[in-house]
Amino acid sequence: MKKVPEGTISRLFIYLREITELARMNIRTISSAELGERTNLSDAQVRKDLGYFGHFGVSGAGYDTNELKQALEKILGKDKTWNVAVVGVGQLGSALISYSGFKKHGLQFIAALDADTKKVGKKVGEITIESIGELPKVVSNKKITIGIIAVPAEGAQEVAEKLMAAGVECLLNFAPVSLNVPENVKVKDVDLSRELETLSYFLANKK
Amino acid sequence: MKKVPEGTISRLFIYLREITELARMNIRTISSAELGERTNLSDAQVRKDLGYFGHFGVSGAGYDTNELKQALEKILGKDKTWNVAVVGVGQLGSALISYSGFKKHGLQFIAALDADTKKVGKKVGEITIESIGELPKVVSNKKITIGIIAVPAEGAQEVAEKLMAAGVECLLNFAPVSLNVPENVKVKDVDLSRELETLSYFLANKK
DNA sequence: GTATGTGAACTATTTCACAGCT
DNA sequence: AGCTGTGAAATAGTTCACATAC
Repeated sequence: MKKVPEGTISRLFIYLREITELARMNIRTISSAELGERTNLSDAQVRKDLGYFGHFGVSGAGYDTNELKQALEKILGKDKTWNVAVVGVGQLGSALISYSGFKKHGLQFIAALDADTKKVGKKVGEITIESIGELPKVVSNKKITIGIIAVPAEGAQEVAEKLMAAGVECLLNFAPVSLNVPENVKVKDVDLSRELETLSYFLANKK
Repeated sequence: MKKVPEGTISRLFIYLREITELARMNIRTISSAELGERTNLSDAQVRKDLGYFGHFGVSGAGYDTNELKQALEKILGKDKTWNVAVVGVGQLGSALISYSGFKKHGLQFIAALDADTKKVGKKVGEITIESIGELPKVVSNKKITIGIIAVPAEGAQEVAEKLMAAGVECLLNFAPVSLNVPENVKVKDVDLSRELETLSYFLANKK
């Protein structure tokens, strides 16, 4: 079994989104070419990505939407749910907690922590904000497996270490710093400023 | 002049962040190895990235932090400012507008638009929300060059088309859909659900 | 006939390694 | 002696193209 590129995983979610829509519309089968068309990807890319995980298609006919949907959900862990804690309940942290887009994806935001004692005890949506000192207890009691870091850059590494010490092995980091983490911990960086700045580079350097 | 990889641009912003910090701390020079250490990148990567844009280092000594800072700012268009409009003022749109991280980066959020007439006229931070019908006028009057799409998936393509018709060539897309755009338009996708879901794949598949 | 699955070819990106500058 | 800048080697990822299956 060869290594699956990171991009493949990301694209599988795109395929799943599209396939789910197709299944909902009662479209029974789809070819890699059509699926690629709808997702702005090549037919070869679609087949190669799926090929990492098995043989889901039928030669001459394409893919059965319902079968592929189920297969992808299985592969991507959609049959499970994960408990998420957000650390740092500022503008961004609050927005993430309230953002409805996550709820349908098996990701449950069940804890929010902040260092600011003025915020502790207040509610964001359904969740009561807890003190960051409670982190170890919260992580173990609420069986948190994913931590979202939404604190300023200066505090990010420390928060990451607290989360890891408490046993969290998956981090989504919104702080604009490179976190130092051991091999077994998976970090995804989302640097919104950098995304925007990349566009400003494009503007500054076009033609 | 050869093509510069996308990743290089993104990393230049990381180097700039670090170099700015170093300059602030009155550290005068730094080697590619040290800079790599601080950013979790290899020394070769640092040199190769910088090498796309010129010769900034001194053999045997490394890079002068102030010189490199200025050079990077120039390359990355930090000497210019760009006007940004946010379309869709929900949780996410509001958070982006209020998020202070952007202000210092030459990116000015100066317009917010929404289709919901109940929101029109209300304020988010300093900005008054305008109707999406006003988009062409707003883009030209306020010289908008970057559009942020923070509407639900169903409306994203339409919003993109309105922005492009008004002359906007840079889009930051938060909607979970693949936008169809012509060659001359630059789109950056930020799919927060997908980032989180990728972590759930990791959890579901780790040993 | 049509569309998959997959090695082989190609392209992009990263790492190596060292000649050459200070 | 120390560290850059950069071709060359290695690795990763995408596209091609076709034998094979239905």
